[in-house]
Amino acid sequence: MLDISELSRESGFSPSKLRYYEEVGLIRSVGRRGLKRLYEDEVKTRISLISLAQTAGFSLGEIKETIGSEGRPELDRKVLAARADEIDVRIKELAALRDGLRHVMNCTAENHLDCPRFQRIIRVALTKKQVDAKRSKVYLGKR
Amino acid sequence: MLDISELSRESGFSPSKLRYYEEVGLIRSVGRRGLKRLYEDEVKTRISLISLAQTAGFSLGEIKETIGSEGRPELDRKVLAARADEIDVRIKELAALRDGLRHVMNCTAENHLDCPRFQRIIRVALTKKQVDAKRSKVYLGKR
DNA sequence: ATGCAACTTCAAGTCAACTTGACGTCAAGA
DNA sequence: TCTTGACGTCAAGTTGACTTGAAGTTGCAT
Repeated sequence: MLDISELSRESGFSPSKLRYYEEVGLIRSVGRRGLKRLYEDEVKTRISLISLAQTAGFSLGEIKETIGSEGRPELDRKVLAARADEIDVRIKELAALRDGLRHVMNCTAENHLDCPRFQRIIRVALTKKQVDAKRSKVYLGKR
Repeated sequence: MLDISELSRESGFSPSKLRYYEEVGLIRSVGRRGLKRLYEDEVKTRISLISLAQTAGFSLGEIKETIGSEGRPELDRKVLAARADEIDVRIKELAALRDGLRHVMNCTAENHLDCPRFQRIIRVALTKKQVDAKRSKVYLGKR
């Protein structure tokens, strides 16, 4: 059992952030000592997971949908599989971006955006997205 | 030469977003036809790059620092190298998260957060971050 | 028993990244 | 020529993810 400052220290999350996550249902405290929240150790893993999912570009809402908001996460295999696939796509995009940057570092072309090798690297990463964008009539790309 | 609606259609970015990016100096128009902006074809590659960098988790400010705001991007090899390294780290985190999700899908443990295999996967991804968090006295992890 | 640092709630503030709205302008087709 | 619709500017609004501040409460060391 941890109080909020211990959890904060061990997780690197500010107390206000922890309270906020609890408010939106991403974590929960299991009781109070007086007014003060008490957290189970388990919540640390949960916080790590949230942190990781955020760097993967998921919103708190998506994270909640994926790992559940209750004590025991109810997991929907389909959702998990879909998230894993999304991450795979993102990894490919990131790899392309990284390769593009590394290429530009060593490329002697005057204007790097004109370098065909660079453009190819970028284009490959975006192929799927472009297709999606075209498919939605105009630019209805909501975000 | 493209006007804003053509660029919008081809890039999947809303006109307001394009104007906003121009305002903050991420892209530029090369002139006007009447009042209307005209863009060079080159800007499409630039937009793709911006889009990619955003999914990699970089802010518009960081992107501007990295690829430059002027017509010809002035690139600092050190910055580029640093970004590429950051992306490598992020890719590792994402891979761990994906593996974690895929494991949970097939894991029969009652509570998945308690599954040691899952915890190990998550922990590995966060090792560096944790260390950083501890190093900064309290949770001064600004974000 | 008392003091006080560390907690609590709740409302409001902040920041990035855009979007929306009001209102004005222009170019091109009927 | 005149209308119309796609553009323009500028200020204000929105959303997500928190942080900050004010004002109150409480466990615990003295």
